Amino acid sequence: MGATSQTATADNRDTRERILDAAEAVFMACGYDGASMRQITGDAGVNLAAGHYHFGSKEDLFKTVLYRRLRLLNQERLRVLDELESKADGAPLKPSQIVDAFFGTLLRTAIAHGPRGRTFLRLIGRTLTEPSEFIATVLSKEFAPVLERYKAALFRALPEVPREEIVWRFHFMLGATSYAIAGVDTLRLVTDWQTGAVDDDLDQLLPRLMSFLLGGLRAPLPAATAAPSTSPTRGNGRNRRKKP
Amino acid sequence: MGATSQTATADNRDTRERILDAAEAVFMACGYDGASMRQITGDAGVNLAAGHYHFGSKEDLFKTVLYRRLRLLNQERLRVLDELESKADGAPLKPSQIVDAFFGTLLRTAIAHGPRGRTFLRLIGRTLTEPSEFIATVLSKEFAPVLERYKAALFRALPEVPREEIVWRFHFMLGATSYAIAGVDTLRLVTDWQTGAVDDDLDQLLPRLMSFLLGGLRAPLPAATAAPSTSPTRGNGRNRRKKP
DNA sequence: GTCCGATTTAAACGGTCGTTTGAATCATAC
DNA sequence: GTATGATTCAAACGACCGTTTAAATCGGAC
Repeated sequence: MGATSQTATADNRDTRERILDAAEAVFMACGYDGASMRQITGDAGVNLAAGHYHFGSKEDLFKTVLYRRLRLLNQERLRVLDELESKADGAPLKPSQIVDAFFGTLLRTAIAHGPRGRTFLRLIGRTLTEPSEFIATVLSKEFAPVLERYKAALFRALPEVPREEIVWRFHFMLGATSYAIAGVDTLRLVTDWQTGAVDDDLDQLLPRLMSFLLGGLRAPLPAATAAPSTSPTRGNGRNRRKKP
Repeated sequence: MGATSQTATADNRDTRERILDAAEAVFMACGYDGASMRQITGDAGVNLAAGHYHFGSKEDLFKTVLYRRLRLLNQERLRVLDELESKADGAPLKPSQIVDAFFGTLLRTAIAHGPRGRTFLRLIGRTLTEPSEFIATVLSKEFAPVLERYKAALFRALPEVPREEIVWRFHFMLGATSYAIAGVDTLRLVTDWQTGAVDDDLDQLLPRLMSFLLGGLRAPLPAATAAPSTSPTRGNGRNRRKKP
């Protein structure tokens, strides 16, 4: 089993990163199942077996691709939130600060990483809708602490809004963002989506997205639904279905 | 080549629909590439070759799965919009009417079709982020006329908002909706997403989603972006306050 | 009954997949 | 120089894929 060594050739890290970069692009374009190790290693200009030598399996390669940037992104997200809360000195943050710390950091980080950052952005958006088991595990492990922190911050920022509602709206915000990134090209084919040029999408996207997200987050609460309140045990005897 | 015949056995439609139902579920769970004809026909309880006999190829089967419900959905969307505009008698519609006609019809139709409607809902949400070529063609052909009609309706409903901005926000709304449906289970694994039980998600989703979408759609415009280059519309400089 | 087109079935085809193997190559330490 | 361990390489393995074939089966029309 390939263990990373200290006496690595200068070409070693190059090969690893070339594979990671190629995998990032191919996974984004074809999805996890649609991508093949042969295409990835071919695009990277390395031998087919090099992929398995450095990463063990296709699954682990995909995990590494996700982790490589996701870890930095979420660390930065936590750092920004820490800084905001430190400055606020105990007072609740403004919702706009929280939303910008989460989604703004996502887009700014991607922009800072150049075209590959954009590729990764779209890969995340795509991946979040693939309910494969091992992918869910990766995302869970990497996202759970961040989401918990941000959820808590939103709860304190909007004490008058039912927590259930905040969770839903966080969900909607995630969807609008992921989809805005992942689905741009798809929908551009659907209609003459008369937005600006492709290249300055990301620059123009952030302010537009922030306005939309904040508008949705602060929208008036929906009229009373069927459920009376945020009662914890609503499903009395109903089953929940599981997949085999 | 298999052409539909007039002297079809009673079992004929059963086989076809059993395959379609199974394909719908498998495509949703595994994605297009991850699904296999063997699993689909196995789940349907029919022979492997029956899938190719009735649908020709995996690609055409997928198209048929999409078309089967999408066509009805978009016809209904157009019908509802026609009815609204007819009643309005030339006056612009309210944004809430348009949003409800598009997204509310989506969710209500899905609910009306039972558990399979929910499966299809999630399949659409997933499919929209798969930029495969032939999928984009399918979606384009089926969505383009509907999107054009609704875009035009929104332009008339919000004459003071730059059209480019409306298009972007329509995009965001689509994302929030698709993702809210497709990604529910994924994100449920990420954190203890303390929403209600799974089964009454759809019932509770509609009012919450509508509030969020309308809040985002009517949010104050973002401050002037860096480059107002491709903005032939009015009021490029300053943001405007929304109307409540 | 026979006939015939529609449907189902079992079996196979060629191809691609992820993965493994074992030898060749390279860089370095001695 | 040789020895050593990390890396690359060509080639193969078995499994699964979408698709096709040709025979078997079915259901009415006559």
